[in-house]
Amino acid sequence: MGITERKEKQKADLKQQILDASIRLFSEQGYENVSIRKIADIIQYSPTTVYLYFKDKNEILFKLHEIGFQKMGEYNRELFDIKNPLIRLHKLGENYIRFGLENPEYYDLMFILPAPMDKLREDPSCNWECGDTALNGLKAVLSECIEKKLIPPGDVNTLAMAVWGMVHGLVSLANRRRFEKLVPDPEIIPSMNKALNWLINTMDQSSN
Amino acid sequence: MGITERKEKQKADLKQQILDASIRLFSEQGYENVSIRKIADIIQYSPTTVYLYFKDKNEILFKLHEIGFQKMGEYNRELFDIKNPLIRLHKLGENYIRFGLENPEYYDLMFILPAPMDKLREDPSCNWECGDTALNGLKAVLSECIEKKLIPPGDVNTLAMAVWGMVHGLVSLANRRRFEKLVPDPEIIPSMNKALNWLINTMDQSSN
DNA sequence: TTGCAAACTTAACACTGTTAAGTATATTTG
DNA sequence: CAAATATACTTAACAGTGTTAAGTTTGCAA
Repeated sequence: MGITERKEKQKADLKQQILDASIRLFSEQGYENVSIRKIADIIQYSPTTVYLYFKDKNEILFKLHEIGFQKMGEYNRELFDIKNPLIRLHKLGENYIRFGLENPEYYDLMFILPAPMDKLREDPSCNWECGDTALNGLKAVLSECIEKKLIPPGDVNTLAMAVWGMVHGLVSLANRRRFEKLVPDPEIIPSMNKALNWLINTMDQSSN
Repeated sequence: MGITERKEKQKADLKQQILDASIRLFSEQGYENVSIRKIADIIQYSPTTVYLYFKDKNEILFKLHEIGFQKMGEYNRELFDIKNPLIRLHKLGENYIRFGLENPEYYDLMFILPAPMDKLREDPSCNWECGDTALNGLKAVLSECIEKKLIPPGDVNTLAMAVWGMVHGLVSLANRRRFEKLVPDPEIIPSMNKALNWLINTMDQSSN
């Protein structure tokens, strides 16, 4: 069955071409410039062809949002070397903020825009793997902090929501320009890191 | 000049009618259903007439976002009676979360969507009064907490960003369904309030 | 009555996601 | 080998979006 095999490869190829075009549009021109027609232009097919490979635009955006999680993962590569989990938690927060500010488009897709979650809600059986992995990583670090008595004991889920909530709040308010008229421009990023420092210090058992 | 006066009243009237129609569409059908053509349908004028009263759609959305801040203000009416500033801070956070969950559309406009800030950026001289007032309220409560030694001393701006960051993070992650696949549905709101409780308790000087 | 200005509309541009229906090509079946 | 079918793709259209240039109607002043 060499023929059908080659055909399937070609089909997969075109699917990948569509994704590549989407990523290119997305990275170069931002979220609102990813349109089916522009993708079609790049791959040199008619717009409707895209629908033979992806159910709708949300499905494409979902794939892009997964790529975003991969990209974020790369920010935390060197983190496993750090022994002290509280310092690891701090670095994790710093990296989250840095990733969010450096990749606002991917950040939007991952944590702000409804599109990828809409796709996920279409079949309720499947869960949000990327998000689950990321949150579990955070929970693991927090558990280790509690275990080693670096922070006061408490419900890990609550702690995780609090920490994630704060860094996400900072990044999304910054990216959506809600600090711009309140905090002088060059102070926004340092202020965000100060807020994170404050959180870590406040949790730090040894500082009491 | 009774005639020109009446005319100006009529003009102001139509401007208000446009806003009323926008609020209605916005409240009843959500953000993405506020379109110039639908507004025109309601006020029974052609779509282009809207442009004689508002420069563009952003200008309308900016007005709506201000109404949102008014609505949020109403949530905090009874707050001034509370003497203990730390309890007031806690209630402020609870109200913020409640407002955000109960009015997701207004919340979007106020803190998530770029549109109102784009409008603001058009003339850089004017500042974000609504946001400024709200943030100053938070800072005042925090200052009072420090003054009365209810929380450890620290930079008020940093504290304000941290607190606002966390509650905004929680609300926006919840509204954009980022908790849905990670936290069982009926536990989302309690978990958010637990996270807020944790923050307040961690700050609370007396609990150490 | 003419002239002008204000208020409003028509028609269009350039887009968007999406779908029904049609076509051409290649493969399978009788 | 010819006819039927399945695959891959396209055309044309629907229903909508924000926005603008140009044209029309209305009412008031000179």
